[in-house]
Amino acid sequence: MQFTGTSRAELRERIVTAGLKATLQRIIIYETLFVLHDTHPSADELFQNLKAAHPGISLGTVYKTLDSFAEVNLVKRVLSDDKRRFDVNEQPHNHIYCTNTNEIIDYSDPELEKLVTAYFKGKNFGNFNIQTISLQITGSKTDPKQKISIT
Amino acid sequence: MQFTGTSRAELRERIVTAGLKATLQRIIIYETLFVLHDTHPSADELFQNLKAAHPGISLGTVYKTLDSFAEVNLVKRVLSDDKRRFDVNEQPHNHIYCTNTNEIIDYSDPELEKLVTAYFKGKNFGNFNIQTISLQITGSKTDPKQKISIT
DNA sequence: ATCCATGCAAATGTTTTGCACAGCT
DNA sequence: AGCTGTGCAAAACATTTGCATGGAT
Repeated sequence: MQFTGTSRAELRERIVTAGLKATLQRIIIYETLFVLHDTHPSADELFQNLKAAHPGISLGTVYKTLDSFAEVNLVKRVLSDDKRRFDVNEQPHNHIYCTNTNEIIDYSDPELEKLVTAYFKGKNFGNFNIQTISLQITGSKTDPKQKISIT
Repeated sequence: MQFTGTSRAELRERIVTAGLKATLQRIIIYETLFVLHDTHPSADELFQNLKAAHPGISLGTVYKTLDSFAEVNLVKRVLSDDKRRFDVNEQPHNHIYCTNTNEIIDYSDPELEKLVTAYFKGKNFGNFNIQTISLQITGSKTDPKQKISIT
């Protein structure tokens, strides 16, 4: 699989900027995470996806790398009801959970964003420091093959 | 530990109504889930909590029971970034995640509820069937011992 | 009496760890 | 050169399964 979205040089840069050593393994893992972005992969799913093209990288390294990345906020842990899942850390977005297929689908909605942010402006959370607010919409597809589109 | 909130007869009733056999184990597990309600326990945490008073109940049974309960919607799986957590299934509510202490704290807000529901009334999700919408607020306590209160 | 739930232990799946070696800075 | 990351394999942890027995209806 050839990745065309963000160059490896760019990824290396981000890793270094985050304060980590930019090893080839880390670059590949980060790259794969972008490729699988909308899949919200677990460590093993990520591993399965790279091992064909990069037989050198071990599952243990994937685990360790994802931990390191999470530590410096290069990636985010995705809340889930089965195993640990990860995602590249970009702007806040919402998740749609399908109880039928177990998918986690991204859902961005700037208007909703604004609405919620405005609402919480007036609230006082003591000295709890809010980092992100996101919605989770749980439901089910009537047809597992169906694509979800919001209009 | 003596549970005073909801009687065992009441719990038995709910289990039967849900279509399951009301065994003593199931009643105790359900009861303990109410007691630990604000803890959002994992199967093992639940087990650790009952085993002193009920040495007969095995961890395997706790797992199986939670699965059965989830199947018939007596309990809900809680989204989490470590192991599988459960909660009694009551009215929808929101969760606050503390990245510092790993706590999951309930947060109910009828006004917010109304706001969000109204917003989604106007949206079209194809034939995806929305069951619940809830917010997750991620952030951190400055002091781990601090109690969170929203005003 | 029937059928399903339980307990136990083994099997499977997931994540972490230790350590010798390799590769980044 | 120094330090940290990697690979491998073992360990620890989490969850599921199979099967003989017990208990609910």
